[in-house]
Amino acid sequence: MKRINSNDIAKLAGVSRSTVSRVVNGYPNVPEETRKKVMKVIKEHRYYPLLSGQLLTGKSTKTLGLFWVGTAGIAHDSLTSSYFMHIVDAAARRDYLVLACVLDNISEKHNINYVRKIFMEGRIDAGIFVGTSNTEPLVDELVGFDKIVGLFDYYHENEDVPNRISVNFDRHSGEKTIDYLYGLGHRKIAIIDGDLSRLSCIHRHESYMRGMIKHSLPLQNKWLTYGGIVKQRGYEAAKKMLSACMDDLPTAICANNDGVAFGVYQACAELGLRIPEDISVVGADGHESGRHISPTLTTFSFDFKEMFTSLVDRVIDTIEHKENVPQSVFIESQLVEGGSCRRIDS
Amino acid sequence: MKRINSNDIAKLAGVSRSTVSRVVNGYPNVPEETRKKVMKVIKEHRYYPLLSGQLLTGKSTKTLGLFWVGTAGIAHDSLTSSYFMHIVDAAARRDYLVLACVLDNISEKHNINYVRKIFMEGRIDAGIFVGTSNTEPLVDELVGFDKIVGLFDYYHENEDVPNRISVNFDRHSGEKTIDYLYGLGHRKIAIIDGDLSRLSCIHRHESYMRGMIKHSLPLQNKWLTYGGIVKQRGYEAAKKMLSACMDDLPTAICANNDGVAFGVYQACAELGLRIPEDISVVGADGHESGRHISPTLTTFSFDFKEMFTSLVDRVIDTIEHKENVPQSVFIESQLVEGGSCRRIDS
DNA sequence: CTGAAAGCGCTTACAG
DNA sequence: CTGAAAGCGCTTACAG
Repeated sequence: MKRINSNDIAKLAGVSRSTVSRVVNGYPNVPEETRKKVMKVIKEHRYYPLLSGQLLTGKSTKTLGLFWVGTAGIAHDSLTSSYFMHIVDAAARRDYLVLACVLDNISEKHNINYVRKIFMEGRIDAGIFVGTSNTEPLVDELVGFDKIVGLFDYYHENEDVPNRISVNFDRHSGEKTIDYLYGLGHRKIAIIDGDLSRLSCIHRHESYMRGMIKHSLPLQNKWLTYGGIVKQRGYEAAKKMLSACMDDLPTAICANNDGVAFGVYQACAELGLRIPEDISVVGADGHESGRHISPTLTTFSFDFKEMFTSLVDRVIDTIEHKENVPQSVFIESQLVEGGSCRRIDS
Repeated sequence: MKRINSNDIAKLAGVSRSTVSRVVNGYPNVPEETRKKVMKVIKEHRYYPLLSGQLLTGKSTKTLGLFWVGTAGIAHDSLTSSYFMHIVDAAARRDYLVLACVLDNISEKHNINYVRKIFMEGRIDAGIFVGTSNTEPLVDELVGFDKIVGLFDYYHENEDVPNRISVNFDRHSGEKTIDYLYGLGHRKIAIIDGDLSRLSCIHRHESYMRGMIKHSLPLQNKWLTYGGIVKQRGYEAAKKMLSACMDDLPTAICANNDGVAFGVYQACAELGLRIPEDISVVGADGHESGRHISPTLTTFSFDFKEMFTSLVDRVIDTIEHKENVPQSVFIESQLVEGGSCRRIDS
C-alpha cells in the first residue's frame, strides 16, 4: 500500500496541493469551510507531510545533535547518563528532538567524518558536545563552517563568535573548597586533580592553588596528585599518595569531583583511615550517591539540570535568530555539607 | 555563503550530476580517473549530499526513534538512564543513529500525536519504546500501520506480527527467588510487588505465587504488598507492611526490583531491623549500586546490555529485511549473591 | 562509461 | 481566496 501524499489529499478534498499545504501549515488565508473539508480528509487518511519534502523548501529540522564523547568511563557513569535526560527534556520543552551519538574517541578519523557528515547532511540545526577536552579541532572547524555548536565545559578566552555557545563550571570552586577546609581548621591539605585536558579540571586546579597561596598553606608535592575524573582513577591516585606519606598525612583531601572522592573513600578504607576522624574529604559535582554513601560526602554541588537547560535554550535561541544570546555562561557551585569533614581544633 | 550542491560539484569537476552521484555512492561504473577528479572537488569543498534530497529518492534514514515513556521516577533513575547508552551503542554498531524523545505520559493526546508524527513524517526507520505499560493502543496502531516497533518488556501471547519486536525478562525469576530463599531455610516470606501494568511485574508476581505454592508456603495478606518500581515506593510499602506486622515478621522480603529493595533497606533501618540478621532481602535487576550499599544486595541480575543489544539488532534486521528475525526474546536472570540474605537453621 | 530528463514530496511566489 | 508552475537536492532508469 502506497503512502498517501499531498497530491492524493488534494484530489480527495477537491482542492489543489497549494491549498493542502496552506491548511497543513495553518496559514490564515483559507476559509473555515475549505479548511474543515481538507482537514477531514487529512485526518481520515492520517496524512502527515514528509519531512524530507518540507526540508527541501527551507523548513528547519527542529533537531539537535548530541555528541557524547568519551564513552569509556564517562558516558557509562550513572551521573553522566542522567545529563542526557536533562538535555532531551530541555529540548522537548522547546519542541526540539535530539539525535544522539556516542563516540568513544573524537580524534579518530572515522568518527570525525561521521560527526562532520551529520552536521553537513542537514539532519540537525545545531550540535551539542559533551565530554570533549578543551581543545578540539573539529569543534573549531564546525564553528568556522557557521554551524551552531553548543559546548559543555569548553571555553576559550577571546574567541567570541555568535555560533559557539557554552556552559561552564565556575572558575573558583577550588578556592571555595580550600576556604571551607581552612575555616574548619585544616592546614595540611592534599589535592587530587582531575584530567587537565578538561577546562573544569584546569580551573579547579588553578583555584585550589590560589586558595592555598592565599592562606599561606604549604604546597607539598607528596600531597598533590592526579586522579582523573572517575572513581577507579581516584582510588588509584589516593592509594598511591596516602601510602607514600603515612608518616605525615594530610588532614584533608580535595577530590577533583565526587567520582574521585568515592575512590578516596575506598583507598582510605583499605588503608584503615577513618573519614572524617583521620582524614576529611571534599568532592565536587553533587552526585546523588554522595548522599547514600557513609559518611555522606561534603561536596560543592552544581545544578546540572540548570546547566544543560541553559545550554540547550541558548543554542535554540541562536538557531531561531534571537538577539543578544549570551554566548558563554558560568554556573556557581553550592556547598553541600555531609559528614565527610571534621573541624580541627588548633 | 550559499551551500554547495551536487550541481556545483558537477560543474567544478566538469562532469554531470549523475556522475557526481555515482561517485558519492561508490558505484563501480566510474573509471578511477573520473572518480579521483570528482572526489578532489568534493573534498576541497567539503561537499556532503543533503539527506532530504536522498530520502526523497528512496534512501532510508538509518535512524531509530527512541521513545522513553514515564519520565517521572523512571527515566531519571540512574540505572534506567544507563539503558539509553546501551541502545545508542548498539545502534551505532550497526551504523544507525538514535532520535530520542522523552514522554512523561503516553496517553496524553498531545504526546500521542507527537509520536505519530515522528513515525509518519519519515524521520525514522523504526521506533523503540521503553517504559510503557503492557497495553498501549498507540503501539497497536503503529504496528497496524506497518511501522516497525521495538518493545522493551512488552509482549502479548498470540500476537505475532513480523514488525513487532520485543525483548523481555524471563517469566520465572520470581519462582527462582522463592526457591533460593526456601533453600536457605526461609518459610515466612513477604513479597513487595511492582507496578502490575508492566509485563515483568506481572510475571514476577505470578511466579512468586507459583514458588510459594510449590513449596506450600503460607500466603498471608499482611506479607503481600505493592511497591511500584522505584525506591520511594518500595520504602513506603515496606514501612507500612513491616510496621503492621512487627509481632509476626517475615524472615525474608522479595522486592520486585533493586530500587524497591533499596527502599526496603531504608524502611528496615528506620524500624531498627538489621539486614540480614533480622530480615533477608532479595532484589531483581542487578543494579550496580547494589554492590556499593551495605550489606551488598543479593539480587537476580539481568544483562541489560544484552537485552538492548538484542532488541536493537532485531529491529534493524527487520528494517533491512533479513529473514527469520526472532520476534520476541526472553532473557534469563542470574543469581548474584550479596550479603543481604542469611541462612536460617531449622 | 556518461549525460539529459524525470521524479521523489513538499512549499512558495506569482497571477488571477 | 486559490491554482499552475517552478524549484529545493538528490537519484535512477533510459538512451546512447
